[in-house]
Amino acid sequence: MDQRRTDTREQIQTIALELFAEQGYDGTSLREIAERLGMTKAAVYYHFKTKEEILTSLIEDFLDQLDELVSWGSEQPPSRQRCRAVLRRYSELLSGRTAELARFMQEGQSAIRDLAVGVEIRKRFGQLADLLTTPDQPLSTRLRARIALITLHVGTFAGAELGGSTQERRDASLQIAHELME
Amino acid sequence: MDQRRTDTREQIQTIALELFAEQGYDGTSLREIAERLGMTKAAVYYHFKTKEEILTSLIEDFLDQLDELVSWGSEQPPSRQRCRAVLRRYSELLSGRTAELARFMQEGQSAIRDLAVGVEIRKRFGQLADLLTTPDQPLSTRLRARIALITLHVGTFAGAELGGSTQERRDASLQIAHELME
DNA sequence: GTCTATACGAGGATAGAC
DNA sequence: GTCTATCCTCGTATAGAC
Repeated sequence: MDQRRTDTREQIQTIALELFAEQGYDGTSLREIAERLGMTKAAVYYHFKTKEEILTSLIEDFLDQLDELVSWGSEQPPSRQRCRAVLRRYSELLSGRTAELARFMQEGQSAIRDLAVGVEIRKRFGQLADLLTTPDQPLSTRLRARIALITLHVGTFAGAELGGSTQERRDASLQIAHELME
Repeated sequence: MDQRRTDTREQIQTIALELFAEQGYDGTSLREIAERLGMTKAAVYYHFKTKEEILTSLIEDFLDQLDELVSWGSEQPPSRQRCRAVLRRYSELLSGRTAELARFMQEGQSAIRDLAVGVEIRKRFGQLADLLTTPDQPLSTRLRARIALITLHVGTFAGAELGGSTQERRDASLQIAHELME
């Protein structure tokens, strides 16, 4: 069974995400990643051409989930129901298996900014925001849509010092996001 | 007149802020900063002990302005007027001479996160949010205060693709921030 | 007091041996 | 598929010219 290749690749991704989330992308060295797995730097380079490719491979997972949500939303007729559903689903996406990744992306925007995958993320984020409104809305409404999405980020990642459980903060931010779009 | 020492120091700060904002903190090397000023790396090291000290010196400027706003707000009695005034003043602060710095800090959170000055920024941000509410408000209200502040960031920095002038976006985000606290 | 010259270890990256 | 040897650039540090 040739399962090793995939195993090693996935192990690298797992450790890398962990370290990126802890120390940031630039703050994490390839040697750290390699040593945690008992390999050398060069061994890591067999599985990924560059350090950036490790990051990109991680983000693509999140991108796929975003794509799914955007295309689901596009099939629904514009309505208040769709708006609420997209917000709820995005909130769930942020707290699912890509939670750690989403948190890291929030803090490490500058590391992602100039990557091809960063451009894609921003594009999807804009599409998602557009699903919250009907077309040709004024600036303030479109701004509101973006803030509603960011509200979900804040509730999930940045509110730890506010007390309450993670679930309570998530629910509260979803509620605020809904109100923003009413 | 011994004005040179200060001049050089300030020149380094100016160029550094420019490059940090363009390429991020980790993406900017000391050689780039030095070369733009026609100096060597080592010359920069005469004026700043470390690269981090350059960053810290820049952020302290922003921190001072935050301090001023927080202490002004603390002297006002809690009221809807104070809430509105703090939001408006923070909006003005973000678009003033520290605009570029504020933008960079937004994107480069991971570079600042573990610095002493980063802890201070977060502390002031929390104090500012607390000025928007009266004490002992429920979680959702305190969350709303933080989102109101972030709304001003979004309007100032992240809305370029929405069209409209910078001023229009700023005004719209201030309006949304006010509504969030009503 | 200000800067040049130079060196060190660690980082990402590559070529090629096994 | 894994690793050695090597390269360049990075932040940092120090010695010493002016």
